[in-house]
Amino acid sequence: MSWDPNEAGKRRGYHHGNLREALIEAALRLIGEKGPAGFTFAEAARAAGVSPAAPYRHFRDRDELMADVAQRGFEAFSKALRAAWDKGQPSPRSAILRVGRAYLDFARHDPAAYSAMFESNFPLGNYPALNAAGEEAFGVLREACEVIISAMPGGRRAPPMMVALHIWSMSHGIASLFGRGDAARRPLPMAPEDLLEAGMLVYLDGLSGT
Amino acid sequence: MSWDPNEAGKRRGYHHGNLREALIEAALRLIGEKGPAGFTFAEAARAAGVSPAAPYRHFRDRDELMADVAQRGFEAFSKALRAAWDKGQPSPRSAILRVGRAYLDFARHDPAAYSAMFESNFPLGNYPALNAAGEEAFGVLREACEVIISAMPGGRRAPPMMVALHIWSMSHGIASLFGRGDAARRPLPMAPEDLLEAGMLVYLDGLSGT
DNA sequence: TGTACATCAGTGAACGCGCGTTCACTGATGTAC
DNA sequence: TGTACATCAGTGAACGCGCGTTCACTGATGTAC
Repeated sequence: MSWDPNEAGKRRGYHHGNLREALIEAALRLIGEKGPAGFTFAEAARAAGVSPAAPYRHFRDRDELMADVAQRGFEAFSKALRAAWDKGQPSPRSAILRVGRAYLDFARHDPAAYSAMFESNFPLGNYPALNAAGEEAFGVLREACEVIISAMPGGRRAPPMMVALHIWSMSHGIASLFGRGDAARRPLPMAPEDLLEAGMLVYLDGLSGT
Repeated sequence: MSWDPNEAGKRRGYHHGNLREALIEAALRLIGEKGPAGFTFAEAARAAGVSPAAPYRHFRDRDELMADVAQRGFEAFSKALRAAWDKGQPSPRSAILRVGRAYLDFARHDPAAYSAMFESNFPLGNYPALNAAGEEAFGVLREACEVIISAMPGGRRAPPMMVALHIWSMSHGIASLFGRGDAARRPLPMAPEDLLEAGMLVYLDGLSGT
């Protein structure tokens, strides 16, 4: 008899073989469907086709699973931002705009990871690996800002950290308010990407001008 | 015998008298303590010292209570922003900076309302009054931006709507990432208010310059 | 001013449900010799 | 190559819990006359 009648054909032995990954995938799907609060440990187990006790072999509790999801999210996020930045080619200005688009892209296409990363209210101190992954993602942005600023005509230069925080904040603000696919999205008279690009352009003008 | 032994002295009859308000206050407190997902209908009833069935006299369900909280939040928010704007006195530029500070102030001092307003994933269409309250708050910002833009030296002017969206996004981004009192707050090498002010100044320079 | 009655705003018991977590267990896998 | 055994990764039943929701009910309040 097939172990799981719902998954006919896809036989599975007593051991799942890749339960950890399966739980993470299930969590992502559930968060994507119902928001960061809307998934339970038991539900993830069910989705992975496994008894409710099985997840405890891999995660101490729900939060630990959540943290893992968030951490992987940050890792993918870093990669996406770094690729978009592409070492500032062909120009830092065009590259940072690309980073902005990549930011919103990520939030739109992986809203589950995005909310795990930014909305799950972790005591970050308890999850050093997660914290580090978050720092690294921010690091990509900060490095980009360093390049941008040093490419600007002399005078007094803004601190890169501050500039990175501004860009991050605007991106995150747009992503949270308008950039998600869910029902709560507020309507907007333009594409979020265009809004962000325009905002970054004005901001960069302000940085270099005066 | 006193009705509620926990509230010795504060006698209460069979009727609560002001249960609706009490539930809203309880919800605010609970959301403030444990996040927007961390309060239940039953818990609010308990906090108000009332049987778990009582809230149904005032709200169809948890969401309706939540929506009420969010709506009141937006009303208070509008007021705060409008007061901060103060008709653009003494100058639109200084006034909009004040609005930014008021924005962060609100998020910090009423994190419960703030999360009900921005993080509770309502299908906004179902709550027209809430939606309207939200629009009005945004309206304050948009009007301010109109004044700011029309006070700028000629040339091609940016659309006020867009400018308002940028300012809102940056404010909301900073508030979500750094401006709350909870454990999940990311550390920041400066006060959120100063970060926002600096960002707005750069942005406004970019708007008027070039 | 008194009284009958309608309405309102609560009670408290009950229900079914899904969750988190534990426990002793067992099937599968890998490894030492 | 075969076998004994340790370890691993699951099972499934059980528990206590709090939640949302319903129900018939009842005490309090207000009002018409």
